[in-house]
Amino acid sequence: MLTDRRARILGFLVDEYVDSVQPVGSHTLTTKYGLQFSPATVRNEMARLEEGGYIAQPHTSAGRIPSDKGYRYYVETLMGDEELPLTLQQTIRHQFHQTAQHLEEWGRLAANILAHESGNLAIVMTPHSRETRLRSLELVPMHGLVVMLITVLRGARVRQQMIQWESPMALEDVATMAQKLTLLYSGLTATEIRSRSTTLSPAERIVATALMDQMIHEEKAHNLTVLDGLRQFLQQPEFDRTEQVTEVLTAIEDYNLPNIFPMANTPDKPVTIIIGSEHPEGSMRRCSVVVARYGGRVGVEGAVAILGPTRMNYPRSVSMVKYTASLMGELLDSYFV
Amino acid sequence: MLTDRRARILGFLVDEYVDSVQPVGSHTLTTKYGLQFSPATVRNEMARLEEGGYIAQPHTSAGRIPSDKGYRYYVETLMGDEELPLTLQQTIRHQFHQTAQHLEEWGRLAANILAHESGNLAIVMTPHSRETRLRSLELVPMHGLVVMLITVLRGARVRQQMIQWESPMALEDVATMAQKLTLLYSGLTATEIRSRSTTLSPAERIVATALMDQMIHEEKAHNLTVLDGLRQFLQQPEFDRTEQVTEVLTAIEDYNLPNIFPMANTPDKPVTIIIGSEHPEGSMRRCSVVVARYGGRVGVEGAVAILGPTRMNYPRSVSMVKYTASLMGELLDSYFV
DNA sequence: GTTAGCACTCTAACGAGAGGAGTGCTAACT
DNA sequence: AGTTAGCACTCCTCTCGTTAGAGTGCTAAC
Repeated sequence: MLTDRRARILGFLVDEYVDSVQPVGSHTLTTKYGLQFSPATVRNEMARLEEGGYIAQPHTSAGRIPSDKGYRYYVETLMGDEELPLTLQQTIRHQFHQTAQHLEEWGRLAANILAHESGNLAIVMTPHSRETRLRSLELVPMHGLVVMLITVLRGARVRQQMIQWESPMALEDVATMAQKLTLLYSGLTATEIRSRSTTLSPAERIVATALMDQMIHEEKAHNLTVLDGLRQFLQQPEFDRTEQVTEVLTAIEDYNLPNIFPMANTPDKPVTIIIGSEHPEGSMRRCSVVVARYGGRVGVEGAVAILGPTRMNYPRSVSMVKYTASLMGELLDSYFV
Repeated sequence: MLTDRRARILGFLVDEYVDSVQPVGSHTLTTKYGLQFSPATVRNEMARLEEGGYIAQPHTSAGRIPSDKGYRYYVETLMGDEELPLTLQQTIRHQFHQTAQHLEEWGRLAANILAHESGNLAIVMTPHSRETRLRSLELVPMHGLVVMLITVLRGARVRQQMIQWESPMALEDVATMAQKLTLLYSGLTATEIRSRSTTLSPAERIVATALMDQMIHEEKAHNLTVLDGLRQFLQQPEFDRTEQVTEVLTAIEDYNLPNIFPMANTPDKPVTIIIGSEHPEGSMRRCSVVVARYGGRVGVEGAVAILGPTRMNYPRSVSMVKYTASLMGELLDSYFV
């Protein structure tokens, strides 16, 4: 599609722009990257690249910056597969194994690592089952008529809820009720529980109702998303006007982050990249997202993503996201098989 | 301390500045607030106020803006106790009762309400016991040797954790072990559990170790803080330079938010206000915090706060924070007694 | 004690001009 | 044909001076 030389120039231009965040001129390109031809030749080639829409000029007397199409080409065919440095891999792996049991913290840890190592905004969607099935339930009496209902769902999700009896109950009765209902409903979804409306005592009915309520609530809930690195992200030079900051923040809020998720459903590619105007929302036009899913094998899945300006270090982001996702997948498998 | 007239002028000046975010001149003050004396008189008074450090002048030919000391005076002696509009009170109360059972969501709800109604950044510290005592534990077998340990602590905190047997165990044995350990350790703290090192089987020891680990982890953990309203907060006119945005964001991150908490331990006053340079951190000098604790009666406590520019609507913030805190206290009491 | 009048100060906004970076085009070179 | 030097051109950015306006402090009169 592009001649070899033109592609090389595009590649250098992206590299240089990512580095300097300044429009790149023909002179810089020849001297910094040791090209065998003169600036004039580069200018000719750049004119062609501009015709093709790969690069653009902020104004007449400025250098060129890559367009979204340019980044797309770069990402698709120019950029190599960068491996994360081994030491970094080990550090990350170590940190994960440290907190392996506390799986509520995985998300935070992953987001933290991604944010710090990429310098951008990290988004982690914590593991979420597609199906919401009961595993077991526990009833923990609190005081008076108040009882805590603990709902354990498939996929290691634990939810708590307060309910209230209508009249006092003996402790043993509460315990046996929990056992009975667990036996009755284990493995079922909310709708299945509803349809299996066996004759229940009034107290049991209270629990069952609360249980179904919780499960329906859970089904509607998206993955919980964890963000990290907002500060460094907003410090990026492209956000030096406040309007841009607010635009991006609105975008992040409105983006309804789980939307990124379905976008990453190209099963053949481990990592999906969405660049600037490729986003359905116009307010994201200055940003790119690099996202990878993890899990999925055991019905539990999530995604990790890096959100940065379109001018971001793609090779780096891809390798970070890919590695983190594979690591979380591993961990998930080892706990859920 | 201040003459009556001077105090009134200061009050109007604060009101006007909060409203317009522009330095306030003598002319504006006389016309907008219907003062009986002329701008010249106001200028004299303002000169005195400036001498006293209550107001300041950005530059010679500008109006005055309140200083932190001025705000302090305003907050302490000028500002009345504003009641939240009844309709708003009811809306909020209604929303809380809607999600009363899902107490994981209280924090998010409170933050959301505070942020939206105040236009600033809301900070909510979720309920946290000072003491970490076990209420009960549950063991839910997952697959193979993996078991989920659910730790239920006093104060309605539920934590989950994955542990692994060394050799297979029968389901009933797991259940009875949970009962036994609950009976043994219920009501104790981590250190008390350690000292009560009764002879345990190897499998029981695994559980006990994980349990103590979790509880110690929990003791060290701060309250979980929930933020909301960052976007609108950053849209405030005082943050139109990016450096200010990053300064504030750093401040928020570094502030180690639970630090606000101990500051609010003046038991006589329901609401604590920290204005600009009164913060121990210099990076917070542009911001004020209005904070109120809630709970505390049953050993579980938290705090809600509004963080805004020093020029914020204090009466409004105080009433918002006070009402939210009292509401959460009520709910807490009704569930924990 | 209050106020009108006035000179003074400082900022924000605007425009002109200089400097500079980078381009596209043309003509010459290999 | 592809490459390159030279050059005119464009447009941005920075600086400087000017102006208009807002608000003040001071003084003298009420």
